[in-house]
Amino acid sequence: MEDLKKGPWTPEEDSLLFSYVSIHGEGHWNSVARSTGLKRTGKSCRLRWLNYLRPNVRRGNITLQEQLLILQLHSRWGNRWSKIAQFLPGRTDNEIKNYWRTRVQKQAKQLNCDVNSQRFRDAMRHVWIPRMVERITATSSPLSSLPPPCIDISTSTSVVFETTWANPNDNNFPANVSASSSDVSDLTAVDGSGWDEGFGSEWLEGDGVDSLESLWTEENICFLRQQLFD
DNA sequence: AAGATACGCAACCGCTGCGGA
DNA sequence: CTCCGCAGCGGTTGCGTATCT
Repeated sequence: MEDLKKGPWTPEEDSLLFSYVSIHGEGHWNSVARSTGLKRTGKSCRLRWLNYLRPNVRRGNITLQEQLLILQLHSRWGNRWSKIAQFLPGRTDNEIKNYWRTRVQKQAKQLNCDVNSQRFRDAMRHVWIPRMVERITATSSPLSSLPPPCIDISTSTSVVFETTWANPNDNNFPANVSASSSDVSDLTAVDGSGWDEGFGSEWLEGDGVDSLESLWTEENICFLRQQLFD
């Protein structure tokens, strides 16, 4: 209670937390704090583990494919970051949230749009995303970079974006999404195959495409601005 | 070179939902 | 049924660093 430490974690604290979780597994975060002698709240331990210490966690260099997927999933679910993160292996909800706030919202501001406005959403849906898909297909090898079936790029504008812009509470979620709306199983391909079947996370790792500049180039912004205000 | 400003990320805070007593 | 503690989520803040003037 008293004497709680806040702020950045030290390597010693990381080491204590890592050893404990490696041995005992995740969960029971308040016990972790007590047992290790860390003067941190259970919440803080959990967050540090999930966002930094957890094996396979990936930070920085969000690939073009990942950016595209974030846009698509956000269009479907809104600010449900943890849900979106489930589809980006190794990425945390915190990182995706930061990406959205620092990149996407910034660009919306440049376009004098509210990121939640219909105008921005429509531009994203009809102009920006198809354009990005086009770029990805143009720069990727045909097989290795196919996205998961649920966002089949060949039909992405019709499959993913035919639906209304995401209200997470809207029951009329995309037709290619199964009725259950609680989990990763949500995103099920039309043919019944799931995320893990046939398409692994390698799609997200981008074979060479991640060396491309970010989605948010001046060129794209100009293009979008033209489309928006035509 | 130095101060100001903008940016990106890590961490904190408050709220909600859930399960057990 | 209600209370309590915990885990998880999303919004927000604060700090270190990069860039600009």
